Amino acid sequence: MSEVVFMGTPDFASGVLEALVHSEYHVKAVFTQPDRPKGRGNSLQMSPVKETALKYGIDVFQPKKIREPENTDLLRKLAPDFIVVAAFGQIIPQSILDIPRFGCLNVHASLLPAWRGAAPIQWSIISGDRETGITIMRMNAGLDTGDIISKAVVQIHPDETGGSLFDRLMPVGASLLLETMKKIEEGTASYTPQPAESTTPYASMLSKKSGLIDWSRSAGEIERLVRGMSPWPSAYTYENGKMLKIWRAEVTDGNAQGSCGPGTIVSVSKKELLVQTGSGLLSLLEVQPEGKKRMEIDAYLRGYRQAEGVRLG
RNA sequence: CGCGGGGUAGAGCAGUCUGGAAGCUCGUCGGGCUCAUAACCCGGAGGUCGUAGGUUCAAAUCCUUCCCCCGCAA
Repeated sequence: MSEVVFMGTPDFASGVLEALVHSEYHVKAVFTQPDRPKGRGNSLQMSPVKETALKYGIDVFQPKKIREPENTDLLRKLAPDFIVVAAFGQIIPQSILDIPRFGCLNVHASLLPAWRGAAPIQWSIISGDRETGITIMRMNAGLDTGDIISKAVVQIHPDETGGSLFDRLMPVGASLLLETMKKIEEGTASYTPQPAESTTPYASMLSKKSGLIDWSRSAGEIERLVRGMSPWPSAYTYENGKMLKIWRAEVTDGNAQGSCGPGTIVSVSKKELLVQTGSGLLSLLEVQPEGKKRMEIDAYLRGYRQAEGVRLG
């Protein structure tokens, strides 16, 4: 039975770990990011991967920097056959990549070489891709540039959100990983080098600020941003100085009469609120005022009277 | 003790500062108008004002306890 060391941090990685635990492989140890103060009150919170590891009684290591030599020594002692990395959040040095005899595998949530980087799921939605998927690759020193061993394609639905796509990709990644590991052990895996250049921009890490809506963009672009950023970090704008998150929106044909700048509320009825964008109208469907819960637009319009002509942003 | 918003009818809100009959916009139920309607008109039901104490002649409103929801920052 091959032994595996797992490295990862968020929910996506936790799902992959869960699958490994229930497979024929033995997870010998888990590496994850240190506990960080999080949430209201600033209490220390462990990563989803750590929680899963503890649930199954697996040893957990939380080095601040994986590149410290002591970690290489530790991994040499663990002597795993595989190291599996999924959204770990730290660059792994060559000295560690060299350790496992079957190599260091990475589960990446895009069809490489598209969307190298930290947030491939969200960026594929934001950019309007029709399909994405999972790539298993043998890691090298570059960032998501290793040889491709296997891929699985997943269609992106018209109403796909970051969260829903994430939920669908996780099991695909888990099963593709297990299949691929088997092939590697049997010696039937093939390794395809990636082209040097990616086909897309770098899928940079998202922050809260990534969700700020630029109303001068087209209605379609904004609608995709809203979906891609849901449920995190969420798309938002400002209404009268207060944050207004937008959870769902819909592109509506046409533009406002006359000259309304982007971000202007051009039409308000009992159940509809239309905003002028750089190109086209956007109908807000579900929003969340600062300090409140998310609510359907008709509920929002009941309590928060909105006037036409108000400018968002 | 990181900063802040909030818990009032099924929904979303106002009222709280300046204590003195529980309100608005919807929904719902019944009736009317209409060729018709998600439109309009009339009427009704539905709230221990998050919890537990305190102050007061009187508390949604002032003081204290606890519970819950949410945003920011990390």
